[in-house]
Amino acid sequence: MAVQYASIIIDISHENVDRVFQYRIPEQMLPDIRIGSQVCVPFGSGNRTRKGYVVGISQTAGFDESRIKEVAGFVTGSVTADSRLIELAWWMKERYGSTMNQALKTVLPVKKRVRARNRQVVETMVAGQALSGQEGEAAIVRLNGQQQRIVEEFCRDYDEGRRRPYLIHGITGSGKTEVYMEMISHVLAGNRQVIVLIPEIALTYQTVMRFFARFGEKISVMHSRLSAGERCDQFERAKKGETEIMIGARSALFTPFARLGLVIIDEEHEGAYRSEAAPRYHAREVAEHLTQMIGAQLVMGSATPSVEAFSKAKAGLYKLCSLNKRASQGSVLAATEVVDLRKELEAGNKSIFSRRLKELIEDRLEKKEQIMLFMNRRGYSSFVSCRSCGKAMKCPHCDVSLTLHNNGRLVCHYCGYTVSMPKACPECGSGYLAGFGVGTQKIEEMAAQMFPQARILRMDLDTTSQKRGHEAILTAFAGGKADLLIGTQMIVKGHDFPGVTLVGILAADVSLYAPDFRCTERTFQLLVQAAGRAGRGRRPGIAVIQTYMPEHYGIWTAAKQDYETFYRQEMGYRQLMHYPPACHMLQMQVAGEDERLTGHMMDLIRDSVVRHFGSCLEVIGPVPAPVYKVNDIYRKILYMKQENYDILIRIRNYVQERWDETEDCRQLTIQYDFS
DNA sequence: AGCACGCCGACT
DNA sequence: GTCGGCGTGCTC
Repeated sequence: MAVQYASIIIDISHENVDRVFQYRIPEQMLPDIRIGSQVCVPFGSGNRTRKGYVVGISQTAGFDESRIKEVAGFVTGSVTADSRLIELAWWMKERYGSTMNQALKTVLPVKKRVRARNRQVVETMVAGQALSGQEGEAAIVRLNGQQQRIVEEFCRDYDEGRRRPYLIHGITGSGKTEVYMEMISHVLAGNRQVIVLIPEIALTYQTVMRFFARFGEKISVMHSRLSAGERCDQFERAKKGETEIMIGARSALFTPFARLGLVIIDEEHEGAYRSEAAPRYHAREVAEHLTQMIGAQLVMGSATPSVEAFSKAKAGLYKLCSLNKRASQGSVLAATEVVDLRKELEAGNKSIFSRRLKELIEDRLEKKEQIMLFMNRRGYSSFVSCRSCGKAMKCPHCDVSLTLHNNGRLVCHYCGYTVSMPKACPECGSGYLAGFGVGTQKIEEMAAQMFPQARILRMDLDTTSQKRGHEAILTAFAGGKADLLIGTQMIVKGHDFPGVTLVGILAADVSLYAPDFRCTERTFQLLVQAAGRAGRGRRPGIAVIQTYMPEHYGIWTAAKQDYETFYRQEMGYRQLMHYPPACHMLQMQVAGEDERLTGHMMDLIRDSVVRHFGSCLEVIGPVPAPVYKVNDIYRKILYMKQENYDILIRIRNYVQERWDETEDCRQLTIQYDFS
């Protein structure tokens, strides 16, 4: 056989070497080498051995043959990845502007081979047992007419090869999961495999159990707590066809199934689908591309679709399906009441509980029904300031106020810096220091005072940082061990507590004025999801929304659970302001310890971008990031808006090229975010 | 990223 | 005279 050459991406994340290098394939490797193989190659003048990924194999050398070196061997214990994933990595590299190496690292399972295979097998078995002992008949579910119609249409489209993504807009509790499961069954019956994405926080025992009940050992679960070896093992089993469904967070999208037929993204609007590390991809976009690439179907679902997804559905790019009835018998959407806190204040009520909410809480406590109180902790946690000079106690490393905890210590929620409460103001020496605002801890205290008979649980970052804290609190509450659950966003996501008949949203508008174009969308989603926690069982629920801004569309549309109206208003705003999805936007963030240099580089970038692309571009900033300083690092942001995505990519490449050859930039970092 | 080649200052 | 500074440029 003729000599063959492998095109290889070297495992070094730097623009200078972010391209393919050709190596001769030694004869003994020919039978086993393929696209996706991880190999060792001699690299550079010192011929140091480096790892690399094979991204192509060819008969011809596109380079001076005498200078081509030979592949040294396979990386021991490596896993060969599907060539499609390599193709996907290429696309991600281009789309999100990372190096090929970074893209490959996200898409391919990390090297490590099985080490602790037992643990997860045991976990699986325990789950299986717990279930068979519990309710084996959970598998038989009756769908209502709406659910049925969506499933039937899906099956028809699927069988006839029509591959338009589905967006299921289903109110909370409308039984989206049952619809997913029917779809999964259909796809499995056709001998194809399925990936189900769920936001990490919702990836609880509860959710996973439901899938186990239906599909048993065909399922593999991937959560962030798995070690690299365990993840790898899961992927291996999927590739060999030992499992047929992978359920997990964002990264489960890269499961190397040989015959992938369907990808489901539950709670499509969740921010957790956006990756924070380069390539900063969005799982929805990658899933859309992947399914299109291999002819698989994509199904997304949410009670509050992202404006991005819904606009695509409106444009006919997605098929829109609605579920507007609650699935479980007799359950209806919670009635919502909006309480205007300004009037409360006028009436002399300075407590964080409005009169109406207090009355309802007392009523539920009496009836032995459960209550959830929801608090947006960010920006509303208690900070300490000096009554004499007005200075707030701030973190010396970050640009945020310190939060007072009830152990008398001041804590920075960004970097963890902790000091004990000073006796006197460090600015003016006055002894009049006092806390302002209300955090979850404070609410717990106040609730305990006001409702002494109530058994109270609190759930936020502080109570859940211990390994199993999260699960323990939820289980206790679900088991009726408490009457009142107080918490941050984490209590409203995906948990089903049939005993809850009252949900109180204590300060609906704290997230409304965040310096971010998605803040209204986020507030709306939060409110609807929170309200959706009430009345999931037989008894009807009430959701009370306390706000200073009842006339804001983000609040009143949420109170009416009126997604369409919210969407129209929000889309109008995005169009007016040229925000996504009305326009594309590139966000560049430069960060560094040297404040002046950081600002200076950003100014240079702005000037240079304006000079080269200014005529067709809207540039905003640079402005300080919402939290300007974190861990002594200063961060500035530059926004660029353009209808044409490709132009934004060109700008990124242009900036990155210059960045790499600028000496001063080596002590700074730059990050790109496309939307 | 790493490593070599390369052309100017203070040392055995 | 040489040891070594890190600037520039290449890596199949």
